[in-house]
Amino acid sequence: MADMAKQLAGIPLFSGLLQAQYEALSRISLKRSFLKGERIFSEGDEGTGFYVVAGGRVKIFKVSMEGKEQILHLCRPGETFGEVSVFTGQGFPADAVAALPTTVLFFPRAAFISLIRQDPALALNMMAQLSKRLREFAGLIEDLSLKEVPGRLAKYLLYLGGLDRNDAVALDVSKGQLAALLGTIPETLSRILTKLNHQGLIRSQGAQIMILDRRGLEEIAQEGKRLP
Amino acid sequence: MADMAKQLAGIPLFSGLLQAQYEALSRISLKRSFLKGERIFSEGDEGTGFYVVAGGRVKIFKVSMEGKEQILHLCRPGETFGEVSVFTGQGFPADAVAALPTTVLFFPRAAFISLIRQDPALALNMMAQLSKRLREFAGLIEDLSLKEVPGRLAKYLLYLGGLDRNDAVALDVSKGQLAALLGTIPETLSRILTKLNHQGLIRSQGAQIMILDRRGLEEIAQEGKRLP
DNA sequence: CGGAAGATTGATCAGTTTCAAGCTCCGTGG
DNA sequence: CCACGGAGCTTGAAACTGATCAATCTTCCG
Repeated sequence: MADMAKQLAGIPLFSGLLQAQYEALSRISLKRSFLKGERIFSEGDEGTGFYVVAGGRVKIFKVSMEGKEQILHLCRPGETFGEVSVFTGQGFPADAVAALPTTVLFFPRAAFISLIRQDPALALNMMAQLSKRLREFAGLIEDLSLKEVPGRLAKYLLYLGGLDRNDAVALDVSKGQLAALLGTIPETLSRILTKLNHQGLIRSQGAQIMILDRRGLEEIAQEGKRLP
Repeated sequence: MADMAKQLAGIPLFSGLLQAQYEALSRISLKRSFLKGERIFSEGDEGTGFYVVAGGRVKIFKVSMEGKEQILHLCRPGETFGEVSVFTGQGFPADAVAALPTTVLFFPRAAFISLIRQDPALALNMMAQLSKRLREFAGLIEDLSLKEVPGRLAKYLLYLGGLDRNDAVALDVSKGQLAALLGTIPETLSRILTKLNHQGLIRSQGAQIMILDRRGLEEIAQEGKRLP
């Protein structure tokens, strides 16, 4: 149980809590594992609780009838998902699938809410979590509505490169999934990568991409202008 | 002060609190008024607190460099905005402008957070508020990415008509603003309204729109959306 | 080695935006 | 009271972005 508490303390949602809280969280949580590609929940399913990613990756997404997919978020270890239906009491707003072999902690709704009632710090952490996601979504809406695909891709590449101020970045998702993340399709993504290569802004080889002209990418990312 | 408490109790965020809480909220809040078109805050401004709309309407939006506008949300009386930066400590994620002559209540960050610490009910209400907004944003992302403009318009008309199960709806925003809400431009919106008219699905005259074929609109609205 | 999934490329197409012009409504001032 | 002027809305033609369809190529495992 001590191990569990230690593990929980490393999760942003649970940072800075009292020891007793970690023990309570351990008691109510349920560990579940999923194979790559396995579905965790579907849009509309009753939300009986929420999840924290312990290991692996979880894809939160919407799908159209034609099969096109828009990824809302890729959850990495330490991130939460499914919280929305805990607090609104409606079904899950989107689909969740394990994008890799994944382990999650499940927290049943009622038990978790009673913990929140007991600990304002947990409540504040959760609000920070929700707010962060809200900010991300606002950014995604902005990108989808006000930027073109090259702008979104440039922004993503700069984001990857900015993590460690490195100009040699490695895509951490397949190109098909990257397309779904950027709100486009693989064909279009491929063409735009080719174009950026041809313009000398990047040099890509499979999942390895070298950023050659950061300034140029920033211009595309900020202005969303068309490429010549 | 009793009046104020009564007013606060009618706001979802503040429902079901103790009398003492209403008095505390009254003490820390600040009433501010804005003319139509007046700016309340800009993206990136330091968030020193959040707002509740008392009267009027507040437009939360993003603008592109070319001037195109995407409305994230139109806040009506009782709704909150600017909460995100209270809990993440960064600047406001979008712009806020009074879309009508507007009165708001401002709640300073630190004082409000200390109230949250004292009252789990307030915390839970706030989480419900944030979750509701998150769900709306997820829907907007889905619409922008997976639906075409006619689908988004049809959905909006059905939403308006569904409020009171009425087939005679009145647009509550200008067509230019509706375009910005749907992620398009006035010209495109105008063309699509004309097309829906011509197809006999609606009969529009200025801001007055009669829904003639609910079924037909539903089909268009769900196009691109996976059937549940 | 073979085969399937993923990725690229080409040709075409549909939906949306852009640019431009004209129209309607409405408040204001002569 | 009418005329003017401007903002908002509509309409048309052309340009453009991204999607679709189809074919190939690559990668990567079993």
